[in-house]
Amino acid sequence: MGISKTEHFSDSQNEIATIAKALGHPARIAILEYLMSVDSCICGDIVNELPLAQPTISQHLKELKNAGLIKGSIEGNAICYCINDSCLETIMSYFMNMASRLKKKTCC
Amino acid sequence: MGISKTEHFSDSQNEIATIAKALGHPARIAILEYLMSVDSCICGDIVNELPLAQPTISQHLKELKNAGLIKGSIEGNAICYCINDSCLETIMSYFMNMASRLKKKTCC
DNA sequence: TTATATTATCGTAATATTGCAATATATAAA
DNA sequence: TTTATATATTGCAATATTACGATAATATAA
Repeated sequence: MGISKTEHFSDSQNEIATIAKALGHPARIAILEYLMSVDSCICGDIVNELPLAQPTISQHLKELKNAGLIKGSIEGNAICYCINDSCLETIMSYFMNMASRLKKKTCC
Repeated sequence: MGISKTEHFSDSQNEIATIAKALGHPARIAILEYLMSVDSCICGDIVNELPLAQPTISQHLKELKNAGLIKGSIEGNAICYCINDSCLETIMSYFMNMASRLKKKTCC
């Protein structure tokens, strides 16, 4: 990110930015969409589903996890990842609030 | 972004990722929030409002504009920026759709 | 025209991201 | 215990982001 001055911004602003940043890559959007498309939360299949190597997928999963967008639980020798809906709620309600407030404005 | 393979993903996935990426910095969230807080769309005030230098603000505004999140129109010798609500609608409805589909799922 | 004000661009240093091969770790099965 | 399977970590090269000083570009005012 270069030298970012996160300390100059509010916790809320940093939280939203962190979640948005994690969403800011097509591979991670694709991972979320795949996680949504399967009823049971399979993990290794993501590697077969996307055109990226296993270490790269693992790295993207880590970033999604750090942002709180997904959860992982051990299932035998595999790991089952799934979407954390409360995190999705957070960012959704943020933009819903913003969009609803915008309707009352007149702009240039 | 490093060597990103955007060509391997769908237009929709790239579009959402591009918008999310633009939102993925606290300064840009702060800019959007400031643009919302003022009834009339002032521009130069953003520089006074945030703890960043003018070229840095200008760069962030450019990224928000490229992602379609804000619009700019010439107003005398100043430039008036304001939020593009249709772009906000796009990302909001994407997450609303995702969140509503999630409620029907059982997870690990 | 000249001066002032406002925003954009250039150049550059510091740091972050992306992707993958190689390797490590951990659990399950044989 | 050995082997196979699944995921994470390390190390590295290529590229992108962030921030800002200096400067350019543009429009208004004097």
